Amino acid sequence: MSYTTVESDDGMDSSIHYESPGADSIGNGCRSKGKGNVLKKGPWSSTEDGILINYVKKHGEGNWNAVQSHTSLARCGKSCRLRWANHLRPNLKKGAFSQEEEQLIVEMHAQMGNKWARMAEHLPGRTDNEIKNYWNTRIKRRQRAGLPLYPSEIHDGDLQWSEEYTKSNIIRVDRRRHQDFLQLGNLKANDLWEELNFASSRLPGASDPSDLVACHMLRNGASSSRYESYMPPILPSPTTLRDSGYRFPMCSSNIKQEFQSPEHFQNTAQQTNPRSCSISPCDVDRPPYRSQHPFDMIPNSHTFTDGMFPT
DNA sequence: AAGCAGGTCAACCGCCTAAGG
DNA sequence: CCCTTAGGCGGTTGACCTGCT
Repeated sequence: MSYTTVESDDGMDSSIHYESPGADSIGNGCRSKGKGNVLKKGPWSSTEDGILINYVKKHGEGNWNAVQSHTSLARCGKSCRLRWANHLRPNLKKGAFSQEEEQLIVEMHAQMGNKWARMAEHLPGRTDNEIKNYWNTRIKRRQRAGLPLYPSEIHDGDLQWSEEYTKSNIIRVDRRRHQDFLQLGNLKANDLWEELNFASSRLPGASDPSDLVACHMLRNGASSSRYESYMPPILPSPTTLRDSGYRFPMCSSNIKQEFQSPEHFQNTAQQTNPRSCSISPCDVDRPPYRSQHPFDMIPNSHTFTDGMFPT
């Protein structure tokens, strides 16, 4: 689905507003070059697009703040960069994500968290903004449905991604990592065992990280605001990984394999019938335009009766 | 047909980092 | 070092679209 912004080539879109001259160095991070230009905001007109395209053809990408001084474009550098990167640069793919792309996004998100720009590097023609928008709408949908974010199907692939990702030294400790799941990721081995055990007892067949999360929520009270967003786990700290002895906590299949020791695990989780712990059937209403989405409906996924987590 | 709710998407905002002086 | 600047990134917002009642 697509729609076009109502705009006129003279740029006088009714929704467009202008920055005050004195506001160019505060607030939005855009700084004019002191020409007294009033920087325009809001949707871009085709005229502006043309100006920017011509500028890039002439001067190349980068030095975006110079666009103002070299052209009649009254846009800040950031706005130009964003417009170029997300809409004007060549080889951009438009339209719905293919199933392969969707699967790749899910897999990468399982590894990277909200690293949209990094994900975009692996999806030629797609922008971080597109991926982010896609993911956020997907999050909402799945949240409403009470479904886990990561289908079990992706877990095998995750490990490969993990290794590749680690090798390429992409992983960096991010101060803004999701605290909620960092907490889960930082569970000590014993705690993790406990969670697994608890999950096994409460959710026969619980075998993936979503189970763990749900289980953790059950134990700690899902009404906690910490879980309201139900964001996915990201890599725990290397120390935690080393200490706990597991390589990749979000890969359910590997959780079982990596935790080979305790016999009670064998007596519980591994005896269970995998993927058979539906508490209630979930009937997710999906928008027609994503009718083939491979992940929105997960057979035997663990959902609660009302589609939400218990409070 | 009108109103409403939810979905989609473009663009902005604020923060961060690296580079350069 | 410290400051300034440019660019990058993730989160958020708001306009518009679509489907349902």
